Amino acid sequence: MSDKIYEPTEAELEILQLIWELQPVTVRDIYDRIAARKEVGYTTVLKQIQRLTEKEVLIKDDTQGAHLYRAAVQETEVKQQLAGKMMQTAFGGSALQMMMHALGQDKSSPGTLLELKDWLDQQINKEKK
Amino acid sequence: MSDKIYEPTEAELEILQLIWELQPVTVRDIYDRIAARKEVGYTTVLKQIQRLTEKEVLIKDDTQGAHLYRAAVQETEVKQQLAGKMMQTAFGGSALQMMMHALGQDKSSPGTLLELKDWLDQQINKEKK
DNA sequence: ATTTATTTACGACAACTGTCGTAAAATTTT
DNA sequence: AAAATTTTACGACAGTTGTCGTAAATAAAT
Repeated sequence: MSDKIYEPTEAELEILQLIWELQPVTVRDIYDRIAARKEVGYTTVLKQIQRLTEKEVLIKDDTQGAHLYRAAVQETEVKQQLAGKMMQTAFGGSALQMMMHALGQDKSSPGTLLELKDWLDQQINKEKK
Repeated sequence: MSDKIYEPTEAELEILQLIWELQPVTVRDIYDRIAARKEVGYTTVLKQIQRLTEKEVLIKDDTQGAHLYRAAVQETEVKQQLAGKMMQTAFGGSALQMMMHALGQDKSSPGTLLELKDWLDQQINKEKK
């Protein structure tokens, strides 16, 4: 991993999130969790993981019995990439626009708004210092 | 347009944004603007537009000379879908998480933060009322 | 050691994307 | 009207994705 940052598809992200959470992990582990929430074949997940490894998004350790996988990319980096890219391409670089559209869906719970406000206030203070 | 909301790819979104902005519009109009910022063939854009029409994302008016296109989907709807989906799939439904990652990239300008804060304060007040 | 079960490797497929080329149709210029 | 230009329609192609099936390799159970 290194130069160009990777943008996972939705299915890949589902796997990646589990790997970030559980690594190092076997295909079986991932499969079980995914199969718990949707119908999918074992080899489908396996293949996805193999391709991710091929792309060097994952690293395989096959020195032991069942192969173990872990992420070669940082969760934060990938997610910043995803959110940043969307902010740019869909919202002209405006965080506010992205925000309004994201929240515009459900009438965002008051909690959500306060949480956001708290974080923002904190950031703003930090800057001011 | 109909029941399931459409999620454009990046290339499609580029076209869609221009259409939302300029509609009704010809292929030539779209092509010129896109070609101004990147190398691409006229028929590539045309094909993309035709597929979008096929998918009923665009509506074609061919009663006159050069065909005119306009959007069959709402800008707000599509963007809410995009932002909402990402918030769900990548950030566990947390607007704050998405925000932090989106901003985490560049050290967000103070202006951005204040803009966000203002909007939030307003929202929060609105709720309180 | 055999048999049984699990895990891997491969290959295949259809759908979708981004990209064009070519040719037919329509429009605009001479 | 002829010629030149532009616009459309089609089809093609390679790359990616999501999905499996089958078979070979490994590991586990008996």
